[in-house]
Amino acid sequence: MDRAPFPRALLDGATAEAARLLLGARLVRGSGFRARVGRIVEVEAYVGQDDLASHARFGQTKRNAVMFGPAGLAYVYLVYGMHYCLNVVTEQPGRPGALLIRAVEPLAGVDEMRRARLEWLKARTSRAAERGTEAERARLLLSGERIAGLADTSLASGPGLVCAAFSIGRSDDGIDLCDPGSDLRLEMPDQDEARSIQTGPRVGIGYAPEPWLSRPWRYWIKGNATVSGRVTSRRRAG
DNA sequence: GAACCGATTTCCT
DNA sequence: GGAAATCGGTTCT
Repeated sequence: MDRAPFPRALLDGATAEAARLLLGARLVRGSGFRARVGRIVEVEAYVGQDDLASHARFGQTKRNAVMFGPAGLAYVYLVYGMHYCLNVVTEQPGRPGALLIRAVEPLAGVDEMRRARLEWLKARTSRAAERGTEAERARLLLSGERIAGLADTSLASGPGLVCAAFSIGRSDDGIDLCDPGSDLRLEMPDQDEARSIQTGPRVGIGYAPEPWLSRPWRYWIKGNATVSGRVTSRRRAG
């Protein structure tokens, strides 16, 4: 049942090219009947220290160190104090590059993904309870009831949601996604799978100056219902 | 639909 | 100290 692992050789070159190759690939968590499998349908490219939207723009730091290493590793970071984001490292060692996984279409293990989304929410809820913010806690509990009714396509339709649905956190930073032995890993798509690709500007990088702000380094599979779209039209002016 | 907002904590220039 | 590669809910048009 396992597919071929995703070859590192498809990732260790130009990030723009790797982005097109990574679209359609499978993201897999775990194995057996509880394995979670999804199809990557949206990514964003961050490449080089001169890319002023990239975490690498200030050079190598403790947080972004994985970006400077070999391709195929996972770069996981926390953003806005609560959401994790998964990136696949690209380029040759020494040259920082990564593809942010923005959306995944669930293919198997959908119930596990729902459970993971709920777990993530519960963790937030208990934290809110500790701090005594009762209103926040009640609101989160209500959100939990909604997860059961979510469409499959909404389970991992955003970078933070991908990590919630696949239980990705700090401990996954630096793991090898090309190693078939990894609990979190990449696999090849079906060979005959159609991949019509569209591009556009990256999301959530309003702090970046031109030309980086407008570079069409966001890639998605055309017409896919899982692609995250909401955020595109509401970014700050710049 | 679009625009605004709060939550929360890590990171760094 | 301030901002951050987000999300989900609310409040408008």
